[in-house]
Amino acid sequence: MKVYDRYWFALLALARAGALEGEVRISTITLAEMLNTSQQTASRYLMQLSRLGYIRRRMHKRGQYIRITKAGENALLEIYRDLREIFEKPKVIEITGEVFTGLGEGKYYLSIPHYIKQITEKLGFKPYPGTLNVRIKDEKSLMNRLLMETFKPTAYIHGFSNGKRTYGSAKCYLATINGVKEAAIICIERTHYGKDVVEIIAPVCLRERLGLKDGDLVKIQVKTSEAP
Amino acid sequence: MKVYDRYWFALLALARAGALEGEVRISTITLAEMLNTSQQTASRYLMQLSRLGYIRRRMHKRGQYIRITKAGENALLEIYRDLREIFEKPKVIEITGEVFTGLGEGKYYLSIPHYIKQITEKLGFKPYPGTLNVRIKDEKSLMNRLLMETFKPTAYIHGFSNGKRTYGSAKCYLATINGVKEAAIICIERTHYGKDVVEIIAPVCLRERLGLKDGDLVKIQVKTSEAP
DNA sequence: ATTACTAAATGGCGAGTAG
DNA sequence: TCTACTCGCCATTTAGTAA
Repeated sequence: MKVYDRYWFALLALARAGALEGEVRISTITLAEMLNTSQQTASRYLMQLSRLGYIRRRMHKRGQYIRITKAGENALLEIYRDLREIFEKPKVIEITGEVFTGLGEGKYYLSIPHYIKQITEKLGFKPYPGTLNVRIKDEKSLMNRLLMETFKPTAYIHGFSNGKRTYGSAKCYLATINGVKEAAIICIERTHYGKDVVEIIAPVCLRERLGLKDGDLVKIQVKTSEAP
Repeated sequence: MKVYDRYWFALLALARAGALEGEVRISTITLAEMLNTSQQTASRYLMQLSRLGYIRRRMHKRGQYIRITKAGENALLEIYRDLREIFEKPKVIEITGEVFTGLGEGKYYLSIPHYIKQITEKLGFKPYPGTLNVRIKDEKSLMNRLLMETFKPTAYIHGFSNGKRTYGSAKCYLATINGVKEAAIICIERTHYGKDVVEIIAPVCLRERLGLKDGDLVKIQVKTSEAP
């Protein structure tokens, strides 16, 4: 790495000038201006980058044409990936809302063996037969709920059909509820609730465990796993 | 730029170690190994980064705890955005919404010379004194609005203070409104609107130009910035 | 264990300039 | 014009070592 550090910004400048897509005409003076350095230094940088195989130069009587090679692109890409991981990956999305009593839809779903099996396998806990319904009141939480759904779910629960009717799929996101770490938001595909409602599953009855009653505020921290 | 080039990789290494999320225990020797350099150099880098305000160090008898500051994060973010622009094709983000009549906040802001001047300089047109207010109704647009804000604005309008009160900053994104190409979304930092509202500026009165009245649907196409 | 100072060695920078 | 060489200068590095 060491050796390339100092040429890295030169490569970035060339990329910005379009040298990834094709040959670009750039004088050493122009590059020097872009890097805020001298013409001589820019010239040296280009020589080194060429020697490293990161760029290809086509010299001309008056001017040169530069293009970044595959190797150079990979060098840039490597850092880009690092940064993307740093900035896009580890996000904790916070949602707060009020507990309310639902219509037993969650309870019904969580009594179907097909769902229980998949949830147990994919989330690592056997869900208590019932969901904790939370209604989002503030806008920030609503945004975060939408943002959450742009991330890849921790588990994807497949729907099925038994001939009589079809059962929808669902997405699960691991989350912490008021400090209880073993829980998940479950987004049932064809729920009759709006986007302002989230349903929580856990191996225990959260209402009892957290001593919750209707109208109580809960704080949900969703752990996203992958870039949107 | 010049001075910071060489600390950039050190900052990246610290970010990789998790120093963006919280304090991380890293010895100068460990950092030296990560950067493939000497312990002394790593030590110096940390001192410089600290002096630049990019990291905060908590020294201990045996060991130190390092965390990247907001300024450091921004330094990394800037390069990340550069790379994202280079590697991700410029996207057109679509937002649709309904026109509504605001409270004259936009009109007020666009009568302040300080703002007019900056907008004219940075966007290339003198804004009509008034904004077109659009309320987002659908979820897809709401998400796109959030996505938009992860991109670098076309222009950043700085806030100011005149002693009496402070005027917030704003971010502008060039956009096309119902086919009108010379327009921009302006995100005022301390607006009283929620994230479901966007305000549009243009050199002309868009309401007249497009024959809009309250409740009419408009289609906004935001151009995410491209490498210059 | 650590971090960081000092001083000597290394090597990058850029003015001048040739091709 | 352009690129890139030489060479004096000085910035960066690192071994040794103190705290």
